[in-house]
Amino acid sequence: MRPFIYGELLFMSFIPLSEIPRIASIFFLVDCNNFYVSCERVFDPSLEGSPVVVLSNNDGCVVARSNEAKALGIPMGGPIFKYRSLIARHGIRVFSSNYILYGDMSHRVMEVLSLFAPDLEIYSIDEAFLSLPAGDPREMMSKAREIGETVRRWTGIPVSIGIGPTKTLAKVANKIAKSDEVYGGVFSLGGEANPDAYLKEIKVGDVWGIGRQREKTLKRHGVCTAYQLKWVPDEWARRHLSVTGLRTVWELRGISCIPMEEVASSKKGIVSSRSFEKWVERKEDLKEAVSLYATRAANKLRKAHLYAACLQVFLSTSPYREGPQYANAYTMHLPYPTDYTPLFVASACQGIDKIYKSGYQYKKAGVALMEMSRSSVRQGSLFWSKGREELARQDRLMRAVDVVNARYGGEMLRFASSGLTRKWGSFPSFRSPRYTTRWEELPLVR
DNA sequence: TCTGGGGTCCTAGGACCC
DNA sequence: TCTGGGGTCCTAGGACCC
Repeated sequence: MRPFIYGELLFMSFIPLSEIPRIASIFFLVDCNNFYVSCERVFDPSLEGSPVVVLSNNDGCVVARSNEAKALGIPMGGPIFKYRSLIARHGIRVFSSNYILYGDMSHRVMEVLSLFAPDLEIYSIDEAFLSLPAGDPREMMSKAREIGETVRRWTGIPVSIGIGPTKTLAKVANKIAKSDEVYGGVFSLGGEANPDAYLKEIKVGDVWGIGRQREKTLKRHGVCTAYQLKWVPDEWARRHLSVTGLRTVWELRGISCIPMEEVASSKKGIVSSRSFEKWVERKEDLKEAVSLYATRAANKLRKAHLYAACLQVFLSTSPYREGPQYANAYTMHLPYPTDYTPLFVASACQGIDKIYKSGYQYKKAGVALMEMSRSSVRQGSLFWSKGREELARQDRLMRAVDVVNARYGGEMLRFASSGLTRKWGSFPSFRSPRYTTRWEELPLVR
């Protein structure tokens, strides 16, 4: 059993604050600066100092911006077509997402971080929490600087580091570290400095765990800063923000309620979906699309050595357009937990039959796999009639497909139901080379 | 014309059971 | 007019994150 975190203990037994033992460990939040842009810059130094943006999967919206692009007023998540003229005027460099490159660079950064702290939680592709034994505040700061410099030197990626007695305060500290170059990329709310002066400057919507809806609720009640949120009554927080919001409040007070999660929890679901370039009306076309998405989801599933026992297919029209809207989803339980692509493809198509309505212009569809189990253990069922040999045959077929695709790239072997033209994939127009994972795309030095 | 994709967690309400 | 209470499980929807 893992040890209790003080906050959890408090939730359970209502120990008075004064009796909490001193906190013995401290959190570092290491966050890569403008991560996707930084990855592009590692391999193309000419991008240094100029405005750069990276686009989402379909080249639809902006998902990463260099500081120069931020200064020009390009917002996170903004649809790129709105900024065409700004881009042309300022010579902003535009890239499609290159997730293979970013994933590999992320892995390198995490490897370096793991050398500094055995307790490492990879929180997202560009962020990690480190838990270190609390010590002299100045030593903590110099430790953080050492971490930052090492990551930069060994991977080329610049990072900012926030230090705090709770994850939420480490997040706030990180925000402050990024806000001004005078901090040199490191800021601590964990030392002897009184954090309240800083919390008064942080907008409540910028606190980790406070999104748009909760921000609105809080503002309605006059709570506008992190400092004000810190002191709302517990009972009020519980009622208006639910238990997760109450945890955030306690974390701002310096009581750690959100523990480290060091073992990556096994996936609970796998989703594959895309918006279409143009809207789609025919049922057959939707089936082609979801066949491809089912295939991709199954590939991810096998890579993670998992089976799924449940499949959901969904479709929707575009909420941004005028006209009749329709969205629906259909969930099916599979006869047995499996990673066998043809079963997913067939189920996804059946799902489309169930929810398709003619007369709508569909903009998006997808497939989700759920109820996962490890593929090393296959649970039997009274009701499936497939014999051992049939399951073994399916396994062999999938392994063969995976081997061919690994060797010859991407989707060399596909299922005919997903169509022979690649019209449902994404067509990244401005993708950089996969510098670190493809021999043909290695960077050249002249 | 063109607006991402992939996740997690919590809650309320209904079905069902004894 | 009378018409239990308490528990679990499942699902849909909403909120949050990067």
